[in-house]
Formats: sequence, C-alpha cells, structure tokens
Amino acid sequence: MTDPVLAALRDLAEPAPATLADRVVDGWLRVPGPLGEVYAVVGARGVRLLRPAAFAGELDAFLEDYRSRHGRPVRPAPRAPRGLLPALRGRGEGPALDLGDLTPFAREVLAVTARIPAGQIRPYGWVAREAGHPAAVRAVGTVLARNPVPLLVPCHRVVRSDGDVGQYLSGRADKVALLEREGVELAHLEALAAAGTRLVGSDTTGVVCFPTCHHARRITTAHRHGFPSLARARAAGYRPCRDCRPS
DNA sequence: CCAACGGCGTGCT
DNA sequence: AAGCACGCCGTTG
Repeated sequence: MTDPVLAALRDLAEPAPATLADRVVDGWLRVPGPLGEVYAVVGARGVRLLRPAAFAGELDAFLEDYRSRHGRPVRPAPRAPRGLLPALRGRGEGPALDLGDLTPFAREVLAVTARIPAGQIRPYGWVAREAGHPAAVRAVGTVLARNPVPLLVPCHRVVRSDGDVGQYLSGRADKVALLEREGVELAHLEALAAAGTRLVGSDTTGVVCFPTCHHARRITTAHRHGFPSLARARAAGYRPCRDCRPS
C-alpha cells in the first residue's frame, strides 16, 4: 500500500531519464483517487487503463485484466504521467489518454462524455445523439460500462433520463458519491424528474437548458419554467442552450 | 454471420 | 406512481 502523500511527492520529483523500456513497456502505478486509491497502466501515448483499487481487487487481478486486454508486458511505472494526479483531484485537463484500440463509436462516446463539466450531468440519450447515433442509447450504456479510464473520462456524469442515477462500474453508490462530491444535487434533480421536468428555461432569455447547466442555475425562480421535453419548450417559444445542447 | 447481451427509453398498466 | 415489457443498437463470442 502506497502512502498517498509519498505518491503525490513522487509526481513532483524530477522525471527520470527515459530508457528504451520506458518507451516500449507499459507501466502500472497506484495513486490516490476520489474514492480511494486507483490502479493505472500508462503507455507511451498515455493512460490506457484505470480502475479503483477497491473495485479491481488485488494488484495481480488488475494486471491480469490489463494483460487479457492488450497482452503487453507491464512493469512498475517510474512516475505518474503529467496531469494524472491533479485530474484525480478534480483539477486540470487531465493526462494524455491512449484509447487507440477502441471502436470509432466507443471513442466518440468517450469523447462526448469527456466534455461534460464537473458538477453537471447528461442523459445517456444525449450522449448518443451528440455522438452521432441518436438511437444507440443502450449501446452508449455498454460503452460506458466498459470505460477503460473512469474518473478521467467522467462516465459517472451520464445518468438516466428519468431522474435515476443509473448504473456504474463499481456500483451506484460510487456514482452517487462522485456526483455529490462535485456538487450535483441529486435529490433535487430526482424531484424535478418525478414532476416531469427535464429541462428548465428562462422567460427573459427564451433559452432552455439541462437543469445542471451553469446557465440554468443562474435563472431566478420568478423567471424559471420547467419543461418535460425540448419539443414542448420549443412550442413555448424557447430555443436550446448552445452550451448544454439539450435534446 | 447470428444471437445474445447490456450502466437505456418509453409507453402501457 | 411504480413496474414491466419491448424496442433499439453496437459489441462480442
């Protein structure tokens, strides 16, 4: 078990000179994350696999998971890649990712998901549409269920359209914890959904948003209107927000 | 190639 | 209102 503080300090240390092995062999590491420690495997092009340690089990199981996916040798990584530790603390753009072996559809789904800001959530159906496959809602779920780099690609921010938080790799409890940590008011959103409100608009701007969009949060209660669908909002003269692009 | 399988959505009770 | 059945669709064995 690695001391989180020591692990963090290690990231600040001078990078070791790159050896040939650093370029050819992938490296594993164990670092602190928002739900406890995580294992990661990093290749020359970026992070290839990441798992919460509590979910992955022992290191051996994690490395076997990686080997079964890629069949490449793994050794301990000399250091964490730039941006990994800050990203796991919710800061920065995150480290480079190596998702090269995924299908184009899966890559697109993850790319769309990666753009959801912290503190906000979007439905699976929205991701499907943004990825250019509006009917592949369920397939989006399958892709996210196999997200090789959870936390870095924030699949916990994708939820069901009915207000339920939905499933998650390591269980709904983790998903809820991650979202609440980011300031998402799940109870409030569930109440909204239960009342049939999926979008909110401002009658001063005529714009409708997902409730967690930063524009939506600025609407004062006097000017706030809820809508069950974009069609209904449009019928009332509203247009979709250009930032959260409600569908 | 085909069939089964999901972190879903929706319409019907 | 909560639950269920069925449709959808990209992967995988």
